[in-house]
Amino acid sequence: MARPRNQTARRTQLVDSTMKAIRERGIASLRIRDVAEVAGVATGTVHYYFDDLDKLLHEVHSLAADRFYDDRLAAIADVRDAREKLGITLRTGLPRSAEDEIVIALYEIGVYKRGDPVHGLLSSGLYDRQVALYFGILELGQSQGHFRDDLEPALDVARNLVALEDAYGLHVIDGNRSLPLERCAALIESYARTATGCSTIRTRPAP
Amino acid sequence: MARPRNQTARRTQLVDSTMKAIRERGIASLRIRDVAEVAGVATGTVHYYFDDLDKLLHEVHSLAADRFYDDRLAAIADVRDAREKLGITLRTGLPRSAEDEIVIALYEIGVYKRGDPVHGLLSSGLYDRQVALYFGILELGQSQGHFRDDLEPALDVARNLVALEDAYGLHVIDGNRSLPLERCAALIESYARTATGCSTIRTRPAP
Amino acid sequence: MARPRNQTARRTQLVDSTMKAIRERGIASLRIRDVAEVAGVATGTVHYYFDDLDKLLHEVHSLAADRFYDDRLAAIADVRDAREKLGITLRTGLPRSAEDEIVIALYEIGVYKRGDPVHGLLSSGLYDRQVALYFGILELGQSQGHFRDDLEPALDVARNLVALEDAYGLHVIDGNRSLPLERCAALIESYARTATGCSTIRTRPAP
Amino acid sequence: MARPRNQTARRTQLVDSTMKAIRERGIASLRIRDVAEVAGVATGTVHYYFDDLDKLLHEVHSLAADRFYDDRLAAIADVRDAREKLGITLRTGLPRSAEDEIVIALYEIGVYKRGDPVHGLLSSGLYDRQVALYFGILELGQSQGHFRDDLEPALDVARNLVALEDAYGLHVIDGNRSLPLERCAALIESYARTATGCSTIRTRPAP
DNA sequence: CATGAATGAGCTTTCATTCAT
DNA sequence: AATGAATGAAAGCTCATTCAT
Repeated sequence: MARPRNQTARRTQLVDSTMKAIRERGIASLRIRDVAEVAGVATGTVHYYFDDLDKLLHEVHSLAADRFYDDRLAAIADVRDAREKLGITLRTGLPRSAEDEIVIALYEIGVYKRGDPVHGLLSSGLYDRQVALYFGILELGQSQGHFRDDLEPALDVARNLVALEDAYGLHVIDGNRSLPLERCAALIESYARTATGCSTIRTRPAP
Repeated sequence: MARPRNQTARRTQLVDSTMKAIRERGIASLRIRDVAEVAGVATGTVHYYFDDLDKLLHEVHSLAADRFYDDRLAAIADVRDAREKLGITLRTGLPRSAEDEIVIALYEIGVYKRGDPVHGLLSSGLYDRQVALYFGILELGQSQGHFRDDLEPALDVARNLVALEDAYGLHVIDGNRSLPLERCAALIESYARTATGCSTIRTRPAP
Repeated sequence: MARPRNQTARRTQLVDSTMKAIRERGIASLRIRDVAEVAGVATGTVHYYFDDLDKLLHEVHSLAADRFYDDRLAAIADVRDAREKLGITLRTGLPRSAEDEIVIALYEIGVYKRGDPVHGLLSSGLYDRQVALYFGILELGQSQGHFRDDLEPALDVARNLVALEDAYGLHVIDGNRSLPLERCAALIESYARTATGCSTIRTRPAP
Repeated sequence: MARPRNQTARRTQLVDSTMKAIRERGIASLRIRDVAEVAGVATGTVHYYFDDLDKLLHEVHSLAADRFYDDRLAAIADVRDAREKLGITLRTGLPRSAEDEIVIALYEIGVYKRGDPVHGLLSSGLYDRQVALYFGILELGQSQGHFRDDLEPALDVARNLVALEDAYGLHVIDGNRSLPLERCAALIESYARTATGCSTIRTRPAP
């Protein structure tokens, strides 16, 4: 064994192609050939970079989780006001659309590999990071005097916000007619206002 | 609707066996043989009652959704006080345990068959019924004077309660260490109190 | 798992077909499809009876070893005179011809699976039985006064006889022009006469 | 014979590496990559020197046979006494140990390529040379008055000696517990003494 | 000379499905 | 009604081989 294989570019290309293929076919009927076709390579090439499908899915899951979380962090990196941080974070927790590859991959792999310890760690790791993200924002908002601290504990609110994101994200992905993206965002914001006692959460930069 | 063969008992047995098999193997690696083995019959027998695996899964999904919802209805049928109705409903929305066959089947089939219109209808149908259930309880509580009506719209609260149930239910099923069943229930109740402005929601009958 | 599968007839048919296929293609290029074609069944049928190729080869090896040894035993069962026993046994130790399926299977599997403990046991088990067979005949011949007991130890002679069989058997199978079956038999008999000091070993019933 | 590319050193290195790889993995699962890894080169390099695996194995077989035979010749080149020549030759006919690369290669390729005319010639060529070697020693011993010539014909004895070597060599390679190297040597010597009527065969130089 | 990324033919294996009994 | 032996399509995986560099 011991092939070096740090040809990061090709590996990333294949991981990206896998996410696209999952979106198109669903993970349940995902075949190596689909990944290869999306990537425009032969099936052998996929195996050349990933010993088997499990290894590939693991890398997809890992990369999708990191990208998703990193994007959320980056979106609020330069924001100071906790109300704005919260508003932005609420938005970045939902899929960008029903075709959001990253979110679809996270959902499908997470459920498809339920019970697998490796994927379990990836899922709970992402969950924990998101709770921590909200928790920090909530405490910041309290310290800034924008959020009340006499309602529910900040950790509970953080957990509930992540839970709402998770559930509504699935509806968005599903294309649920009665829960379009905007409606989902509004519902989560509704909870956020109630739980923080702050009615001026900015969901997007004021014009 | 005049099913050509009316051997309801056998069919139900096979549907039940399928739920058990899904819990044991995960839907991703569910084979007809697994269903047959749990049911104690030959594989041919499964096909005798269900033309193919899709038909079987459809019936499982349908039956699981109905049972889940019917159980929730039944649990509050004789309760008058909206606060108690709400408390009980909150509880019946979570899996009974990490091994709750019905809930596992609902989650796994729901995601595994994501994109399939038939299963989409079953999923959204269950969702809509649950929202309606909460909505009715919330309006009842307002009319009984127990719940405030100047906070979030009842429909929003209803949707959020179902969303929280869905998300935490998945954590319970996953066996997430930091989110045991009781903690999940408490988090949802926490939201319910905030959103109704009612602190006396009974989560179980007073002793 | 736990499928009963003691449909002995089909299994035996497949084992026989495998021996034929090994003779035709050589074990190195043996494919499941070859076995299936010889047996006149689909490839799936082979897998239905044997989980994988290893299991099948193990059964072939086991059955070939048993048949080979049992045939040798049966051939001398009714013979009393050690000289005749020895003569017959010498003959049954060589392949019947260059196309002897059983012997070919024993050689090919034995070498192909060299290093595999399971097959190692089968090979050494057959070897030990054959040594014991010769040993018994030699001691019988000594006790009958036909064989001298002051030459090499009976166990050494027994081992050498089996060794000669093994080596010449391979030449016969190989179709070595300078070592046809009769020549091989004569060479072994030559040693047998020298080692027993008995010149009247009957290689076949007197006419 | 004017080989187009005369990089004999590289070719020999690859042939040696192949023998090592065969010993480690067994010829049945030998891959070009294994050879390359042992040699410390890329797979393409192996193909640069050998058009395909068959060509490589042919060269390995050829070289192993030559080395094996040449070593035996060299070991007795300076010995005059046929008894000592015979004793030494008996020893060099067995593997040096269970890890003897050359002998392992001879056995594995010989059986793996059974039926292939090219390898058949290599095998029978080695066999013939070894018979000739023994035959010469036996006749020399008779002429020197050390060996009797009224027992078995010298050619028969020569063939039997080679046969015993072949068979016991396989047991040594197999690591057969009841037939360690010394025991195998003793068994062959036992036969040699019987067949030559000479009890003073030197198995190793007198101290 | 030498590389190793890329290929794709060819194999094993799985398993829903069929059907004679 | 029920069986389970048999099927064969479909998929993953291996690896000799090619070839641009």
